[in-house]
Amino acid sequence: MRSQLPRKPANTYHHGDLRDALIRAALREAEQGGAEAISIKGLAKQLGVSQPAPYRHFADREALLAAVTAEAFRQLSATLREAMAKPSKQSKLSRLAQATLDFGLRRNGIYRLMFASRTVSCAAKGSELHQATRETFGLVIEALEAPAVGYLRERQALKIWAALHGVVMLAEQGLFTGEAAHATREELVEDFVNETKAALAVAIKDARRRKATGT
Amino acid sequence: MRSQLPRKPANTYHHGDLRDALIRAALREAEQGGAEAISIKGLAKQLGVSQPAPYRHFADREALLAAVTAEAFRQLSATLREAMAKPSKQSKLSRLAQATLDFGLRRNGIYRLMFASRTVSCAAKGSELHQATRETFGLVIEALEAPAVGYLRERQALKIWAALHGVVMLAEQGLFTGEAAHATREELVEDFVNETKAALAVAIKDARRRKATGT
DNA sequence: TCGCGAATGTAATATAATATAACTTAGATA
DNA sequence: TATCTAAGTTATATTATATTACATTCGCGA
Repeated sequence: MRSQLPRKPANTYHHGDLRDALIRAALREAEQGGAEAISIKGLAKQLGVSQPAPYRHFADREALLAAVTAEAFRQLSATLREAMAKPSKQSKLSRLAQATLDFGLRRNGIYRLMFASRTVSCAAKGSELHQATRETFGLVIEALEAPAVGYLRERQALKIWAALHGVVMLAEQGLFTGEAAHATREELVEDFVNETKAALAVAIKDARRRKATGT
Repeated sequence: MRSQLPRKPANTYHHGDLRDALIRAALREAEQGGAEAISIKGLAKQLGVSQPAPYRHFADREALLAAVTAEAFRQLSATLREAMAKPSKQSKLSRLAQATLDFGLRRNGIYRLMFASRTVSCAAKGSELHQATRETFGLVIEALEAPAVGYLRERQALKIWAALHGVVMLAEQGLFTGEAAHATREELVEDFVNETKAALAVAIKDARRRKATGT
């Protein structure tokens, strides 16, 4: 099974859609081995083009990684949106949280590409990647299903988002296996979800009372 | 300022302490650029030995990274121990938490080496690295200053540890800058600390009551 | 539809990194 | 002191990034 990726048809000069094919092939590689598994040379070989061909589409490896990471964020956004949309007894926040955990563990190579590399922090403010990350974070805020009261909502979104990533990170490090496995990752995530809901409810009620009684 | 690291004295054959020097030099490199900045070849040059010399001490790059990561965990442990030891109005947990945040941001390259690479998850169960990570986690449990009641303590330790890493991770990604900067990282960390204390108090009281009244 | 420029490929090559093999040196010890 | 071994060296194979100069084809205006 040597990939059903769109190789360049033999006897042709132009691939046709090399940029896109590179990103998809790179995502496939990252699925297993993270960013380190992405090699320009390897991708070129897979796609049946010469080794320097990718440089027509990406200035360097970093630029490719940025594009791949942006695509990964869009995929995560789509996954989260789907999880939030489907009818369920669980709250939106709970579904988003569990979906994030699931994504982080199942597609860990890609997850690490997104959150454990410096690619995102190097992204310029208006860049494709920066935009993709903001959009994903927007979904977290949305999942809270809370009105915007000052920045309380943003703050709780930051907290649950941070907590989720911490759980993925530690799970991947093996802190949940062996002797320490007396709580499942899913349980911890649900704990964080509930604490977030509680804190949010309190904070919003509080803020409204303060507003009603004058600053 | 081209390093005060122990280069091999000229006219000598043996370096004397190459293994250790490699680890320290590698840590220095990682400080800036993370694991990617660590190059066997580069280190050899810095230390004034031939390029393949490091392979006498480490089977391959991975083995070097594992040793470096273990050392980094020991340094983190030392830092946390120090923070917990010094007299202060803050609780031990709060001091550990803020110290972790500080370490994660100031020495972010090293932090990423420790938590954002697969090195730890690949470490064998009894290995130097595995042991170092367990010891660090032990400090988290210690910082809770709570009695061992079932595995409640371990569970809360996992939660706060996860939350802390999430905050570092998002801070590094820039989620606390710009429009979203309506809560400081330190504030969020303190929130998590307080929630942990509260949850722990409740859980332990609960468990004791259950025990007193029979299962 | 001709032709021309820009986009997209290729071939050749420089540079750097990992890793191994075969050889050398010097420190430790019987 | 003779020799074994740990720790270094030189030489080399392999793989990856990246650049330069050249080739092909696509699309568009005349």
